[in-house]
Formats: sequence, structure tokens, C-alpha cells
Amino acid sequence: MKGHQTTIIDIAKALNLSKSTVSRALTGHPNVKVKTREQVLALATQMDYQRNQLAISLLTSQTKTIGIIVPEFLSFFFPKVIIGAQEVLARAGYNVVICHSNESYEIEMANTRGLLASRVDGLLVSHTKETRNFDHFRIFERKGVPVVFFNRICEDMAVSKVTVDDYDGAFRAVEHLIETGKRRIAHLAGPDSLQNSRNRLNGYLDALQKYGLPMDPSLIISYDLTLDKANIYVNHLLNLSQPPDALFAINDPTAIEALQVIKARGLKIPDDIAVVGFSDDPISALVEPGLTTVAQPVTEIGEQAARLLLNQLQNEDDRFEPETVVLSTQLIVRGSTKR
Amino acid sequence: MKGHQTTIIDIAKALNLSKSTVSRALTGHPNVKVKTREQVLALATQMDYQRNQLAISLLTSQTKTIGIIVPEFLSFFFPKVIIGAQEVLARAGYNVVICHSNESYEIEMANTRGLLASRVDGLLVSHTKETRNFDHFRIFERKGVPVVFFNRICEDMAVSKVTVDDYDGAFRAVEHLIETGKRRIAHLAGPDSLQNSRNRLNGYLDALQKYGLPMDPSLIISYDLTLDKANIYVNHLLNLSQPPDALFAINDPTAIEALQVIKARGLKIPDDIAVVGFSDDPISALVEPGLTTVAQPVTEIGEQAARLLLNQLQNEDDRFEPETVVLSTQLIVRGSTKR
DNA sequence: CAAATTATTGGGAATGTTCCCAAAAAATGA
DNA sequence: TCATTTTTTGGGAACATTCCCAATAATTTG
Repeated sequence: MKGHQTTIIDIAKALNLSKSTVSRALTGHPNVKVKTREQVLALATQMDYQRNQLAISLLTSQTKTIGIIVPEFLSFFFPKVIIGAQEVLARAGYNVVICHSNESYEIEMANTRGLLASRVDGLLVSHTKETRNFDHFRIFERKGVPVVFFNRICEDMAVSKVTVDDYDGAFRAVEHLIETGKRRIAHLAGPDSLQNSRNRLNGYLDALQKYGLPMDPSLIISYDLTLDKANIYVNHLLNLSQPPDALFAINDPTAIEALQVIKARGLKIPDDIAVVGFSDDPISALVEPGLTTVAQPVTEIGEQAARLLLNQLQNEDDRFEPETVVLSTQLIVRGSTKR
Repeated sequence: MKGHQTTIIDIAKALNLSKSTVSRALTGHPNVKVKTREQVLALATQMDYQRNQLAISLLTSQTKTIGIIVPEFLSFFFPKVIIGAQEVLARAGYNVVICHSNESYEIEMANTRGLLASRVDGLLVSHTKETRNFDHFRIFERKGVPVVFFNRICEDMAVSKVTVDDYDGAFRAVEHLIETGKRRIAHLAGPDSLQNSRNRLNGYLDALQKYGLPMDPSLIISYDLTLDKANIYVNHLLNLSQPPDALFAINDPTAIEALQVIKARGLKIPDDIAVVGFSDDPISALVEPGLTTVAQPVTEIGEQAARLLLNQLQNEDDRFEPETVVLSTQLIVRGSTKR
């Protein structure tokens, strides 16, 4: 009993059949006598039989499993992307293995090795902020395992990608600040290693330029997305001899941290300083004042990424052309920029 | 190239060796000539060799993989539990497959079938609110695959469990409300199918009794944890001819929803009505007023559950005794109950 | 009722790896 | 140098399943 799982051979022996017949009965193959099938099915249930997916995957060399690697899942963003992807993949008969790289390049590499070893049929990935070398992802390409990047993408790889229009979202956010009369707009940016944080920075810069506002380097701070650092940088900005009158933050957690710092100093939001975030985390509607932010279609990012992967999985025979999907964002105006 | 992964046999042929020798070289077995090992290792890297975990698992009948089933992961709770568990399991050389039952009994059963088929070595689970029949978990027991319940536990199964002291947390929360002078305390409870929501209800009832307050059935509402319903029920409570002067909510999202409803009606918190939640979600410190809540050691729940599972996995030989770990909670007092 | 057809069943290969045991090669000792 | 020991290598079996092809049983047809 211990350590032994029921196999088709156990069932075959018990019913005096061959494993082939049992296999056919279990998989619903037509060439089995109705009575035989019923006997097999009944005994299978009774013996707690569960097919061994390892053996099947080994034989068919497909696991019907997709790996997903995300850098974190404490904020609501990645869980929601995962739910979207999982929904689409489950409908297509795929399971999902989620890996959490925890923003560590080392762990991310270990994750890819593990997924490769367990022979996932495809990979959805949003890389860590430390990742500058993408060789561990190229191995998948070389082995013919489709990869789709989402949210944080690698420009150099010819694979499918899903992002939002970060440039445009940032541009419109800053434009909105300018329209409410703000002139010294700071940007608490993400690390330069992330393509989306570079795009948001460019959107910010171009908006300033369009309205003829000077770009002040002391108002632009790139940071590594750890919230205690955000706290330090916001304080630093507020301590400047000429402090900003608005802050565009790389994401909502950063913006919310900024709100706390600003409120603790007794400054008025948005009069003394306005704040804009990025993502529209559910929490952003609940803080006081409500956070103006650039909303992303989060679930849709996951769904689209899954669909691109399935496309590639399905027509593997003829030449595959990678696609890039860019979803649009929407500016949500709340109390942090407007009374 | 396409569809074919490098195997030890490919390497063996290329070097004119047997697969046995290549296997030994790759696994670090001592009985291999140093030069041979070097050649094998070099060629393996060059050919992008990745061991086939499916074949190994099939042979050794252990996958070094643990399944985790959670009912949701949009709130911060389950992701954080998962991170705690994953940390401990990764150190012991185990991978993790996360399944999201989405509060659906059907999906939960499908999840267990999938995990059984892919031969996970163990299971960590927090069941759905719909789950009343636990037979799909008993199959694991019968097959000798260890199961550990956390957060939402099944009392009837003789397996290891990790919870917090829900009764005590609820009792102290209600006691706190009474001490601030509240007399008509409502309880927005969770579904009766969840053991922790029953325990919290009992804590609430006993606290009322201890202080000689009457139990008013119209102030106790069990609901299914979908937030739009919370909205309806809070409004209902406030519309009573004798509305409550305090509300103890089953969890923080519910309490925060209540805060919104109460504020929208122009009532003063905590003077007109005080609110207490359960969990100390990060968001609870950020809303206005801050939410008084019962904090749980979330990461530790995951860590402990993982440790109990590893215990069982390691001494499978001699008689195993299931353990139940009950972690303690802490009342965090904020503006929603005290000025 | 025999022959032909169809329905059902069985046997074996293949998937990629490890591990045991035997065989071969190299090293050691007298 | 030859026997003995030690090191290194090779050849299966085993894991659970599917799928192809052949074999057998059942059914139909003339």
C-alpha cells in the first residue's frame, strides 16, 4: 500500500486484461467492449486510480503545463495578471506553474532551470529589475519552447510581448498635472533596467518639453522600488530649496508612500503638492485623498499574454511571427490632483 | 532540432560513452575519470542539456514538488502565506505548484485531481467556502501523500493544521469595542462552512456574554465574502430602527467596505459607529480613519505549514502524529475605534 | 455453415533516467 | 611480468503510459 500508486497494470491484472485494453477503456478509445469499459472504470474509481501524468508527459513530450515567472506578488498587479492568464490557459487544457523570482536574478535563473527540467510547454515571464542578461530565456527559444514577455519585456528578443503604452500613460499623467497649473513636476522613476520605467520617463520628459517646461535633473530620481527608499527620496525632494509642486510616481505603492510622507509633514494635497501614480491599485481609490493614477487593464495583460502563447503553441509547424500587443491606459483623476 | 531535447544518450553517442557513464558524470557520482567528467560537462553545457525531471520523477516516484491550493489570491493574505511556505520548501529542495480554486468546489476538485496526476509529494491547502465534502482530500491521505491545512481547516481529518486563534482574536476585538463604550455591536460574519468564521462568531458571542450584553440576532449577518454583498448588508444594518454603534467584520476588506458605506452616509467614525476588521491587511493602515484590526502572523502561517509538511515527508517510516499549530493574534488599535 | 468482415484484445516498443551488476581497463604489488 | 586489486565503463531492468500492429473473438453475409 505504502509508496505504491495504483497503475493500469494493477487494474489489468485484477480483471485479467492487458494494460492496452485498460488504457483504451480509461482514455475513452472507441474500440473497447462497453461491458469491459464499465468494469475498468468501476475498478479504477474503487482503487483510487489516478493517471500518472509523468509517464504520459514523458511519452508524448508535452506536459500541458505553462510556467509563469513573476518578480513579486505582494502588490495586486501580478496576482491579477496570473488570474487572467490562468483563466485562458485552463480553458485550453493547460496547467500553470507559478514561480516567484522575488526580484532576484539568481532565483530567476534557478526558476528557468527548474521549468526547463520539468519540461513546461511554454513560458510567460516578467523579469526582475536585476535582469540585464537574458541568456537563460534564450535557451527556451533554442529548444523551441515559446516564451511571451509581459509588463517587463526584453527588447532584444524576437518573441511575443504584451505591454501597456507606458509612454502615453506617463505623458498624459504629466500633461494633466501641467493643466492643473503645476510647474515643478518631480518624477520618482523606476530602475533604468526596466523598459517600462524608461518609457514612462520618456513620456514625462516629452510632456515637459511640449509645454515648454524646463527639465530639472534634481527632480528626477531613479530608484529600486523598495518602499523604504521611496520614503527617503520623497523627503529629499521636499527638502530641496525649491521643492516640487507635483510628483509623478512610477507606480501606486510609491505614490501612496509619498502621500503618507507629504501628509505627515502637514502639506496640503493637491495644493502644495499634487501626486500621480501608475496602475490604479484597488487601494488607490481608498486612500485620502484618492490617488490620481494611470489605470492599466491588468487582467487583460494576462489574458493576452496567454493567448499569444497559445497561438504559438498551436501553429508550431509553419513559420511563426512574434507579435507585440500594446494595451492602452486610462487616466483616473482623483483628489490627489484635483479638488 | 525541433521537438527534440538533448538527452544523456545524445551526449553519450557524441563522446562514444555509455549513458551510464554520462549519467554518473552529470550527477556527480565519484566513479568517473576526471577527464571524462569534464568532457561530459562541457558538452552538456554546449548542447543546452537539461535533465528531464519527468523521467527522474517517474523512476524515483518522487517529484520534489508540493502543491498549494488557495481559494483566492487577490487580497494580500494568500500571496503572503505562499511566499512564506515557498521560502521554507525551496530551502528543502522542493518546488511549488500553486493552484487557485477561486472559491469554487468544482475547481478545487479539479485541482486535486491534477496534483494527484502530476504526483506531488505533498499538499498545502486552504479550502473554498463551498467545500463541505472533503473526500477529494482524503484520497491524498489514502495514497500516503501528506496534507496540511492552513487558515481554513477541516476539523474531521486527522492531518496537520495551522491556524490562528480566531476565537481569542475575535473575543479581544469585541472586548475592545465594549471597553470604548459600545453596546450594540453588529457582526458581519463569514459563511458557516468556514471553521475560522465559526470560531470568530463564538469569540464575538462570548465577549458579549462576559459583559452581560444581550445577543441580538438581527445584528449578526453571515455572508459569502463577496464585497458587493457586504455593501448591501452594511446599509441594511444602518437602516435598522435601532442601528448598531459598532461593527465587527469577518475580515479587513469587509471592514473597509463598511468604512466607505458609513462615510458616504455622513456618519462619524468611531463616534456614531466604530469598526473592527480582521487580518491587518497593509491597506488598513492607509485608509481614513485607520482600521482597528486583529493582526495575524501571515508569513509565519505559510512557514509553519511548510515545516509540518516537511516533518511528515522526512520521517515517513515510523508512525506519524498529526500536529496542530495555533498562532496568536494581536489587536491593532487605530482610528476606526478610538480618537 | 463457411467465409469474410468487424469488433475487441494482447504484445511490444518507446519515452529519459538511475542504479545494480558485470565487464573491461588501468594501476599496483611481488 | 603476471596476478591481484582498484578504477572506470557498459548493459540491462525498471518506472507508467500510449500507440501501432498483429492476433483473436464475435458478428455478418452469401
